[in-house]
Amino acid sequence: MQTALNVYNSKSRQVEKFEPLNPPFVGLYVCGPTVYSEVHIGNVRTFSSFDLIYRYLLHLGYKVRYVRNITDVGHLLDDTSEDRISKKARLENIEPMEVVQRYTVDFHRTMEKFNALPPSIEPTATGHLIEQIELVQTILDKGLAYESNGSVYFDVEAYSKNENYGELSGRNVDELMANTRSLDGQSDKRHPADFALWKKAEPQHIMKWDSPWGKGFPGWHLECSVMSTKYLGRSFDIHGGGMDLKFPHHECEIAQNKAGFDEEPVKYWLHTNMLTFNGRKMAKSEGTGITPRELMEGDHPLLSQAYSPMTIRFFMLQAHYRSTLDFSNEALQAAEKGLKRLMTSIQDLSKLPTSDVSTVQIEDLSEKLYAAMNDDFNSPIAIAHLFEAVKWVNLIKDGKETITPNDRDSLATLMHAFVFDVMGLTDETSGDDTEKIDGLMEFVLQLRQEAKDNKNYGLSDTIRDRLKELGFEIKDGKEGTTYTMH
RNA sequence: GGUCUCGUGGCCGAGUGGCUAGGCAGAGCUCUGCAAAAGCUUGUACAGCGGUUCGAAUCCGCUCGAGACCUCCA
Repeated sequence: MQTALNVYNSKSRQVEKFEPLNPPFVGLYVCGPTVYSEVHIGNVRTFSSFDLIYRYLLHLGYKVRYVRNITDVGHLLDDTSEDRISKKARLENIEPMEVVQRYTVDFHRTMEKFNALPPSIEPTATGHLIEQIELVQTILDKGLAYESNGSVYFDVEAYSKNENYGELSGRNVDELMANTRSLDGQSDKRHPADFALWKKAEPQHIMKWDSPWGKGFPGWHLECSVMSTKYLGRSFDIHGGGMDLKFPHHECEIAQNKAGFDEEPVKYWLHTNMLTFNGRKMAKSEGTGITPRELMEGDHPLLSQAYSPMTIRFFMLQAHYRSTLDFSNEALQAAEKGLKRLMTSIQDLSKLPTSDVSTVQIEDLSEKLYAAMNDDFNSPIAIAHLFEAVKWVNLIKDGKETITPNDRDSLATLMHAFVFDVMGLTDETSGDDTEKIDGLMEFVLQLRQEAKDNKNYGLSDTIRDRLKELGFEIKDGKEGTTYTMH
């Protein structure tokens, strides 16, 4: 490796050299979805970003344990005391676990389409209630939480005597504490800044469990503290999630961990940025965000066509994970064409003519690619360099540059590693029958060549047109005719 | 109102105190039976106004504009 990996740590707000706590092992925890509705494309971006990060860490040779939770309880709605999953279950008159199952499966299917690697462990909140209750008790025992009317709240004021609540999100505790905005009515909390560790369940509440404080359910932040600790240890390398989770979710997690386990839980905090659509924010509330399904089916008033998962993934990779990214029909079309060019070039690699000398510098390219990815996973720069390689391939094809057999192999290895392994792109045009189709096409193209040689252009054009209708595009080049599949 | 991020050429989107991002679209040329593809060349870009500097799109300040979060029993 020419350069070392550097990552931007949201907590220090600086780029830092990445040094795992226990190399070659890396612990990576990412906040997963709350499974109460179809994922929207913003969620997909977050998980695709972490997929890139996961893949690159693997590519560098790290032994990564990637934990991504499924939130299936405890995430309350804005304006009511109702759990998101409970509400959905009540509305559709089904079991909460049916809601969870339906949208978990949907989530998995969707991420699979986007070629995201599954995490090493995918724990659920409901599967870790005992551990959560234990942590609540521990924090209570330390005097950093209090019971109130069947619920347990984290005591931010007490915690702040020795710790800095707000260190992650840059918030000032005094200001938070001073915020005495009226809580429209009764609150069991001593202080507005306090947050729930355990919530008392009302009699009609469907999802509830026994606890030392009566029937209830865990607070939303608790599961991540518990599950990250259980599977990655009290202190681990990377914790990630969407920007919107920074506060309060991640801030609360840190506080819970420090209160319960007396250790700094996370070395590097990574946050991915949001998605906008036509310059306007993608509404997270139900129904207003655009879903992967709508994109893949082109089923949206603002889309002129369907876009394949790889086009969408490639489009996302062309922006840095910490920048907001604007979705638009036009931008997606551009990505589709760019991706096609990239894939065509990779198909051409193996057929490239070789010679005694190389006029292209594979080593240079390799260094640039690693440098880009080592700079906080800068995929857009890496892609820009990949297009340099595309240009080379085309020039070599035209005989304007040359390459040795060894260099050709190196280039192929490099391109495959970055495009397929690291970026996680797949060639959607090639299937298992590629070889058979290759032979078939060779034969058909030979017949067409004979027609051309006999100046029977009517026939040769008919062949070309028909093939195009079938999804095979013909290109007459100097060195003969080639084709691409769509 | 508070905290933070951002404002780059037709669109998307990188980046750095002085040197080409890249993709797509547009124009011209080469190749070609035609087409497609590919290659080459090309465009007024860095919100506005000041300041620092030999030099700033890149640093500082202000203005305008956009976005995220602000514990509301998340």
